[in-house]
Amino acid sequence: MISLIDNISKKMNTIEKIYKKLLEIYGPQGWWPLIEINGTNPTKTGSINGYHQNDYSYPRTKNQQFEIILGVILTQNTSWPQVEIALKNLKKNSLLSPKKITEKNINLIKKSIKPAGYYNQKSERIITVSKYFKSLKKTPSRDEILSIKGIGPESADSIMLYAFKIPEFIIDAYTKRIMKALGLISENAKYDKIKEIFERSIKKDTKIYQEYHALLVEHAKHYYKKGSDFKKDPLLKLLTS
DNA sequence: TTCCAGGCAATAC
DNA sequence: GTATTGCATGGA
Repeated sequence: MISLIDNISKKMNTIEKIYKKLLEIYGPQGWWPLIEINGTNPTKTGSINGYHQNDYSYPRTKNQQFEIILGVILTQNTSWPQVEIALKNLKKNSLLSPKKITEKNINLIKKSIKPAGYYNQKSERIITVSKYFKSLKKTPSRDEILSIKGIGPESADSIMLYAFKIPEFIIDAYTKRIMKALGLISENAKYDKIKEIFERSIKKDTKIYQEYHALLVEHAKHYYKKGSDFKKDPLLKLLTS
């Protein structure tokens, strides 16, 4: 006898299956972390506070929205703990608002964000984005922010999804690595192609997109660090069973 | 010491 | 159009 559960699981596509499994393993992630929120999950590596599991109401203020945008730029090819230090420095120097950051000396910005690396490039990018954000009247389109120098596809999608709550699926290095290991994409699959696979497979929903991306990052930190053995990934068994 | 991290733009072919 | 390179810090 085929149970209802079996039927559902057979109909469920691979991308949905992975999402359910990851959520089951790790639970809700509470992204995007904000330094202003009191800590709810002290176990998260590198995080002092700011995660908000099961609460999708953030950002609640313009400054939180701005902080997310700066975090997106600062985390380009950089680990989150370093970004957190940079954000705290910016806050300490009263630079966590678009108005203030465009008024202050670039050297103070560079000094603040130095722990996050690439500080010459990132300071320019932060100033450019701050000027743009300061004069922003309504939610921008993806293409609009993608045209800003220093904002590529991943940063654009991250800003849309976490700062503006628009459902754009984010593809990052971890996501690519996982998808390749599972045999779901080819070696040279391009950003837009991978994004399409996810967006075609799951409900177009901001909360799900936010959660799924965060779960993929968390999962990758367990099984997909460079040089580690992908074959230990429990998702491999999930897909072959 | 060497390698890597929640990319991106410029340049080379 | 696709591949390579520079950007930079701090942790593993």
